Amino acid sequence: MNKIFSFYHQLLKMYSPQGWWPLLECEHLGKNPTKTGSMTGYHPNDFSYPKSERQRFEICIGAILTQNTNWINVEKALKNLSKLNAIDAKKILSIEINKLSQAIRPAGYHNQKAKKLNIFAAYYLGLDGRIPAREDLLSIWGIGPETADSILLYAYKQPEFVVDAYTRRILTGMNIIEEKSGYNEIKPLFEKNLPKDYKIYQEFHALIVEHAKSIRKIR
DNA sequence: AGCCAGGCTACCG
DNA sequence: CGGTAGCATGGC
Repeated sequence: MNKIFSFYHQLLKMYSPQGWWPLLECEHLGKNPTKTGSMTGYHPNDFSYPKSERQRFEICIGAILTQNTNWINVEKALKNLSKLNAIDAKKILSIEINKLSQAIRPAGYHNQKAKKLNIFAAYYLGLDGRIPAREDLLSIWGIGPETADSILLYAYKQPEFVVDAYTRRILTGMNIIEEKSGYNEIKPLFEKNLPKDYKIYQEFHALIVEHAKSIRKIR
C-alpha cells in the first residue's frame, strides 16, 4: 500500500471516524460529546448526508463561512441564519444585506461573506438541482479551490479531495511534499493514491484536520 | 493577552 | 507571475 493510503488507515485507527460534514441538526445529535465546540452534528460512519436540500445548502454556505475561521464561530453564524429561516437560497437573496451581514458576524469578515453568500445563492438557484461543475464554482467570486472542493465533496458527494492548510503542513512534515507546493499539485497526489471513493475522501480530510489540531495542542 | 482559525481577492513590484 | 495586505470575530 502506498504512503498516502496507509496514512489514512493509521489516522482512522488513531482517531476513529469523524463523521463530517457537521450539520446543525442530524440524527446523531449528542452522540459525539468528545468533539471540540458545541457542534454536535457529526455523524460518524453515516455517509447518507445531506438528507435534504436544506442540508445540502447548509453545507455550501458553511464552506464559505468557514474560510479562515474556526468552526465554533461558523456554528454561531449558522444558528443565527437558521433563526431567520435563511438557510435557504431565496431567503438569502431577499433578506436585507445588512441583516444578513449582522447574522453572520460571529464568523468574521461578515461584510465580505455576506456578499459571497448572495452571489453563491444566486448561482445555486440557477443550478436548479444540478451538480455544479468545478470550473463554474471556481469562477464565482469568493469561491477558491478549497471551498469548491468542500462543496463538491460534502454537499454533492463528488470525489474531489479537499486540500487545506493542515494538509499542506502535515505532508510537509512527513517530507512528502515541499512547503511551497500548490493546491493543484497536492490534490492529485491524494487522488492518485486513493480509491476514487467520496467516503474515503470525506473521512480522510476530516481526519487530517483532527490530527493537525491534536498535534497543535501538544506543542 | 496575544495568537490563531477548515481562505480568497486585489494589488503591488 | 510570486508575494502579501486586507478582510473581522471570538475561542483558547
